[in-house]
This record gives sequence, structure tokens and C-alpha cells, in this order.
Amino acid sequence: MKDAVKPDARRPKGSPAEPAVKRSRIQTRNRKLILDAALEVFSTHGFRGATLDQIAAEAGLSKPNILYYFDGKEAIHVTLLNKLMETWLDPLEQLDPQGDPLDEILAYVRRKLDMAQAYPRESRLFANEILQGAPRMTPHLEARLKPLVDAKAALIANWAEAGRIAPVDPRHLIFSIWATTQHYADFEAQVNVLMPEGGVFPGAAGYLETMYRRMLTV
Amino acid sequence: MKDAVKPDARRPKGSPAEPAVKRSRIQTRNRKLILDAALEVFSTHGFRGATLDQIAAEAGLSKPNILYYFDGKEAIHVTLLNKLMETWLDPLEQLDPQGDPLDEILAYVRRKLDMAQAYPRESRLFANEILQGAPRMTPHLEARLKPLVDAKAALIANWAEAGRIAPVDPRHLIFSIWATTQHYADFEAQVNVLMPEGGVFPGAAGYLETMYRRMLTV
DNA sequence: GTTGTTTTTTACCAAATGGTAAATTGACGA
DNA sequence: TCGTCAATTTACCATTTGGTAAAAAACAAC
Repeated sequence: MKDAVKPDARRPKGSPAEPAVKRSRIQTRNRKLILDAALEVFSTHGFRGATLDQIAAEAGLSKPNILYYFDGKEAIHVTLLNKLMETWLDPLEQLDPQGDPLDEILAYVRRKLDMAQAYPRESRLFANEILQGAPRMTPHLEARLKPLVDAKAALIANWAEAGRIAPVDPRHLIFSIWATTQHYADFEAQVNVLMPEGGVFPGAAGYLETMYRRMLTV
Repeated sequence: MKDAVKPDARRPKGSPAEPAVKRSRIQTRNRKLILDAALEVFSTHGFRGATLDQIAAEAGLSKPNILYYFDGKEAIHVTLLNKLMETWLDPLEQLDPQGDPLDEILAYVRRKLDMAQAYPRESRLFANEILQGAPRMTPHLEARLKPLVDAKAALIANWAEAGRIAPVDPRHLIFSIWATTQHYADFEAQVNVLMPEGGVFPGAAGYLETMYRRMLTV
């Protein structure tokens, strides 16, 4: 026994929000392995349905080794959710008040659809969390998402009032954009049954552009 | 011991698809209690995340008593999914080839939104199952949903070709209707954060009618 | 009321699960 | 090459979980 007094002192702690902790190459690699495996497992089974053994197997590490890098199942989940929130806000943040209103909104739809295609696991992780009542995310939604949505909804409302797009409830518009784009990731299993020919995304992009163009053109 | 040879012979088996089994009043009542409790628990935690103890507590019955009425956790889940599928198909089935195309589709949107409002737990149960890869539902989707969607997609395509609605990919149209309506049930936790004033459904109904009217009007 | 059948409870069990302690191995700079 | 600290493994453990056996209680038909 070499260190019975403070057995945890050597473990580098800290949330990813504060990257003050310097990590070794091994730590960087293994944390990435674990988070990737956890994303896979959490996104398909939800928090309660996922097990550390599944994550360990997926990551190719032993369970105690996983717990050497993270303080527990919940800590892994929280880390994923924190990372996710920023990625999730980004496309909406890019909505530019200076741009052409219709172009801006159609570009936003496009970015969201591209994200659903490129990061379906992230989309499902988010969907699982919200579906289950957002127990670990409501604070984030309040603190980060709500102010952003309020701001962008005001922007869209201004565009509508100025007659630059057709009259529309901006919040419901945003909801419908989220719903229609994320649907292709979250309900992939169903979409695949109903459109067996591979590659639904080109068709989806065309459909959504048409729909929102008709919806918003004055 | 009174019946050691066939200990299970007295238990009335049979799926709800074959209601040939006649059930006592107690059986009818308790099966309903269990299914309602299970709907609550499965819809918020998914299959793997739900426990029999939770269901038992929610139903006000003991765990062994639950297993007296159902052959196991999976049997309860399957029973719920079977009941759900019919409810789920119904609004689309009502799409009438004889009616006015735009009215028919808008009425379909309305029915789907009403269902999301009236049966949010069912919507979330379905969403959970699909999110997690539809492990217990893909056969149902293939056998029941796909033929129906194929038929109704053909109908909508005919309407579009006849110039009675604007040109549209019928399958993506259906996806977008599902996505936008179920969103209010499935993502309720998020919607409540972003639209704290109670009663988002009236606004949603107005928004969706406007959107699909603009989308489909020739 | 007696008797046979349902229904419910009590007392379990084996496997899975999240997590820990401590010993062992590996990396790497002095 | 040696010592030290980081990384990993082995061996556990307490709880939870899905499920069972059998006795007890409630019920129904006579």
C-alpha cells in the first residue's frame, strides 16, 4: 500500500467545461474511447437502460478502468450532455440578422438536417434525454437554450412584421424545424422500413426546402 | 400441493389479438391497472430502463401478482405495443380518397395533433421503441404500417399529379406530419421550457394548419 | 357453511449491475 | 536502469432486478 490516506488524489478530475486539467496522451485517448462508446450505448438504450458493462465492452476497456477515468455512470452521461449542448446550439446561433430572411432560415434547416445525418447518435442521445423528461438537462435548457431561442424568435418575429417573410409564430416554426430534421435520425428505424432504398437525406433536403420556402415566401 | 404436474395450466394465456380467452372481472380490472402502470413507466424510461418493481408500485400490486397476469416484463411490453399499433394507424386509415385533398390532409394533421395531446404517453412509448432501434416492432412496421403508408402515399401522389395539391413527395410529407405533431408529446419537457405559458396546442394547431395549407395549396 | 378455484402474499433465488480496494503492470524521466 | 507515478487488472461487494415456489387468503358455486 502506497497511498492509503488520499486514494483519489491522483485522479485528474474536472468537467470538460474547465479544461484546466492537463491530460496525458493515454488519458486523452481513453476518455475519447469511453465517451464514444457511451454515446453509442446511451443513445440506443437511454440512461437507465445503459450499463457500464456495455460501455466497457464497446470501449474495449475493463469496467474498473472506465471508473478510473470517470466518477461513475452519471458523470459520463453528464459529460456527454454538456458537450452535446454546445454542438446543438451552434446551427441556431449562426442565424444571421444581417442575411436575407428566407435564405437564413432555409440555411438553418439545411444545417440541422446535415447534423441529423452526420451525428445521428447525438440526436438520439438528446431525444432520449428529453423523452425521459430531461431530468439532467432542464437546467441547461433553461440557461442556454431558452435565451437563444428567445433571441432568435424575436429576430424571426421582426422579419415577419417587416413583411420580409410570411406571418408565422417563430417558436412553432423552430419546433417544426427541429422535429422534421431530427426525425430522420431519431426515427431512422421506422424511416428505413418505409423507404428501403438507401439515402433518404437528398429527398429530405429537397422536401424540407420546398416546404419551408412555400411556408415563408410572402 | 394440489397440482404439481402442470403448474401453469390454470393461468389464462393468450395475446390481446385473440380475445378468445374469457376473463373475470378481477382479471379485467388488474390487467388494465398493470397495462396503464406499464405504459407510464415504459414511456418514460424505455424498455430496458423500466423495472417490474416500478410498474408494480405504480399499479398498486405486488411484483409476483403482476407476473401472475403477464408472463414477464417483455410480455407486458409486447401487449402494449400491439394495442398501440392499431391506435397509431387509425388516423392515417381515415384519409379518404373521396374527400377534398387539402381538407383531408389538414384533417389528418389535426387528428395526429389531437392524439399527441390526448395520448402523450402512447406517443412516447412509440418514440422510445423506435429510438432504440424498434427491436420489438420492426415486424409490425413491415406488416401493418408499410402497406398502409404505401397505399396512402400512392393516393397523395395521385392528388399531386392531378394538380389538386401542390407537387410533393408523399412519404416525406407523411414523415413531416408525424414529426411535427408528435414533437409536442415526445419533446414536451423541452417545449415546456421554451413556451412556459400553458396550452401550446392551440398555437400548434394554428401553426400546423397554416404550414400545410401553404405547403399544399396549388 | 363447505369445497374447489382464483387471486394474493411471503419468502426466496440467481444473475446483473454500479461500484470499490488493493495488488499488478506499464510508461517514462532522472 | 531504476524509481515513481499512472494505468490496469483481479477479486470482490451490496443492491437491484426479473422471476419462481408454495402457502395463505379471497372468492364463488353449491
